[in-house]
Amino acid sequence: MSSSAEFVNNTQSQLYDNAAIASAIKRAKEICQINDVRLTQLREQVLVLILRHGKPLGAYSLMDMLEETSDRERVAPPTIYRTLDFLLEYRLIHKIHSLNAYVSNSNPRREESSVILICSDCGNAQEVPNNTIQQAINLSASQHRFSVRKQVIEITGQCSSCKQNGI
Amino acid sequence: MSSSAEFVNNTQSQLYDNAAIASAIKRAKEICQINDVRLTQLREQVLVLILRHGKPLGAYSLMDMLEETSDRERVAPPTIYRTLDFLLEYRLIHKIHSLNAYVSNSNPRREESSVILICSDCGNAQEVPNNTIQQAINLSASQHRFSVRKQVIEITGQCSSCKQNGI
DNA sequence: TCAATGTTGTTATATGATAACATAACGTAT
DNA sequence: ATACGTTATGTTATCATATAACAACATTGA
Repeated sequence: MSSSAEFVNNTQSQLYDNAAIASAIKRAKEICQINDVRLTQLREQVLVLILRHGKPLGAYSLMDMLEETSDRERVAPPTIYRTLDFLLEYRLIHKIHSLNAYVSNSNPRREESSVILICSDCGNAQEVPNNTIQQAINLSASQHRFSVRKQVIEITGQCSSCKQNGI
Repeated sequence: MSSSAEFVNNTQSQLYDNAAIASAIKRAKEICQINDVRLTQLREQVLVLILRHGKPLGAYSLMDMLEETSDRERVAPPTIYRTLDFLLEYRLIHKIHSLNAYVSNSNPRREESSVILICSDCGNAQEVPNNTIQQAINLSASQHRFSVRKQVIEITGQCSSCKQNGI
């Protein structure tokens, strides 16, 4: 898979323009400061790539993009995975397991884990609030005396704009 | 990861005894007949391995187990993946994306996709009915004018028996 | 039997992820 | 400023997951 070649409507999603990216980076720096960790150049570059791209990105695509867009030598897999782990730990990004790919977290401070709508036509992944779903899951889990530690909720289908465009 | 070496309580789950396996295979054959496809020896062997094991199994573990338990030569990755794809297509098994592993589907005829509780202590994966969760997801999706095609709902945590055993 | 289709085999390789250890950068106390 | 401990990144190797492309074999029905 070279980036997102399999998608019909492969437009840049532009959820994040430059201003939005700047603001997301500012917020990320605050979060790092609070936790007494550093948003290094590498971490920031990777986060910007993920924010700018908008769509879920695989680790190896990120390695390619880093090489292209920075004057840095190509980083090796352990480097990118450590960086992704860092960003995941502070909830600056999400991992989408059904795609083995990573997207930005629109609200890193919210503890609650999120529900993600993935459009299989355009490739965009959208986080949606999940109060009701969360409640239903908690209820179901407690009925089975199951203690929830982590949850993955990924819905794949067609998004509204692809539906409109009749793809 | 060699099979499920990371689990503390690595007991055989035995959800499926021989009778239950026979009945699951019978049902699988019916489903194949209805759909005018064949449950070949290979497909049946793989399904039996998954049923018997009870816990989620990776593709390469299945390759190992096939080699050990049948008089067949070791099959290559494409063979096992094609077989898994077939079993997935007719919903005889589920893929657990957060583990890259496969488990049997306790009710292949039900269209509705399932919620899976994965115990990170014993490694068991349990399907649970999900009417309420399903409703909540459908509502949320429709609010975003999103057409659901597929969903992945995987909850990781501690199951009731591991809680009781104080692991 | 022959052809069409479906299934499995084979080889190679892409993609995803981690282990183990080496080096570099950073922050701080002296 | 420098030496030290800590954190971050680099390097090499390897494991794990998955697919592409094509070859061979099996099954079915005309």
